[in-house]
Amino acid sequence: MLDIKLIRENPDLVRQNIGKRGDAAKLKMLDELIHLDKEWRQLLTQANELRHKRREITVEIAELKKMGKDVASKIKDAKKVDNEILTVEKRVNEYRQKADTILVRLPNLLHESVPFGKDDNDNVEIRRWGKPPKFDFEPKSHLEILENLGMIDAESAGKVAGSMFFYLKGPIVLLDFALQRFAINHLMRRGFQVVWPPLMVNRKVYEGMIGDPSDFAEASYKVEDEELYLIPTAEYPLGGMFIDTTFAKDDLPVKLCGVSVCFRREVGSHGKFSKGLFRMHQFNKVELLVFCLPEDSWNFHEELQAISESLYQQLGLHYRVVNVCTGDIGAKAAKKYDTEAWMADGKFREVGSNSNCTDYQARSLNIKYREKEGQPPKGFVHILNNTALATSRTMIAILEQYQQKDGSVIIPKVLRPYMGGMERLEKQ
RNA sequence: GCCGGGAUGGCAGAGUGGAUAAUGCGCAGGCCUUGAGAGCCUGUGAACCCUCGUGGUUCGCAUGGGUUCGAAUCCCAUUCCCGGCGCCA
Repeated sequence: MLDIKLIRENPDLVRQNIGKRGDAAKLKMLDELIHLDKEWRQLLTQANELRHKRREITVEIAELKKMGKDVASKIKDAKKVDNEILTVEKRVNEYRQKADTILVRLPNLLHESVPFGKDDNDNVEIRRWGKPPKFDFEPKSHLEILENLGMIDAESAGKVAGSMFFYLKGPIVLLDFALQRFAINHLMRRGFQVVWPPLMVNRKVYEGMIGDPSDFAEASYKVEDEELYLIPTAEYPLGGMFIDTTFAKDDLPVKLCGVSVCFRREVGSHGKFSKGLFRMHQFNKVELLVFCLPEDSWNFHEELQAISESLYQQLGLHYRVVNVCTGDIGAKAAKKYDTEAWMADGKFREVGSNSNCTDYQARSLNIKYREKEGQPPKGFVHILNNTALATSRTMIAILEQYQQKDGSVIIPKVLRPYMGGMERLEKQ
């Protein structure tokens, strides 16, 4: 969430920044928040004054009792004030609650380098790597390729769990694990600690990580009878790992590489591109999370991007990077790069995204740092997250870019050591 | 799941029904010193208010309720940690 103090002291700056997102409702919410917060402060002052009065009476009672005098009338006074306090405090809480509900729904402040735009059409391409493969035949979609290889079974999965679930069979499963292992190896060399996190998180973590709840409100599966949610990304449990933590400055940055299955309901995704492995209810992902000092986060954002791209380059995949525009960027990000891989229909599609969420999540999760041992916390850390490698979408790119006329698929060289030297996916 | 013990500031740790959360360590500033250290002095949780000051008020002892004129202290529930038992891949 945003800093309420910043909103109080600098409402115009916040209003102007949120305005860039082109969401009139949010601006209205901001104005309402400012109003509610002001009311809250007035009521709080009123409540504090009443409590002060109440304390004075208590002290008087203690003194009278010591002298052995009658306190009945004073107790009556106290009760009267108690009632007033109750009334005022009820309103204090109401206003605070209303204000907080809005506060958590306001998006993060955008970095000045985020391009202005309405939707993903306005995202700005900032670079392109590699070349599209040349085929002397009509290239197929990954779904066709996998079907022809006998490595996917959507029909049975439909019967067993529903649409957007799949059985993957044979060497494609090895390819999935090879991608994970390849990414982990690379990232460990870059100083990331590999983490296998809980696949469920509680409500506190979920809400702290999510940013605007309306963004993801329907995104996650809830476990029945428990306040637990299946994670849509390892980002959640990795962030929650340090809830209510104050880091020593010297312990930063903390660089984590989470490996997990991710679960997504994808309720709002009708009409969006959702063929085959592109949109699934469960998939594997290697995710990076960095906790760092505020002054370092923009450097890390570029570093994370370079790491992602290095992985795709080693895999020999043609891709481009876009700077996600103000209308398409999520609530919690101050800036976001999407990496999009070339696919057989000639389009670039998102395979990963890299966000600097600055202090937005850290404030909700109460993750701070201190300059020196013994000192109080200096401020909130910055948190960044980056898809190092989502295996499902990366596999789409591999299948579609490396497909051969005979229906087989060449396995990128860097993955072969993790697949027992296998060079091709072939019909068995 | 059962039984027992516990949770107090950056840390350690006292307080077990009556104002200000003792004390120590750490940290910050000052005095002293050529400098550092030692020593001494002052400060060191959060929020809000105003006339913005060496100003005022409230909250804060895991969380949420309750008892009481008054709760860190008593009662209930919950969470987490430690130990023991049970169950288990």
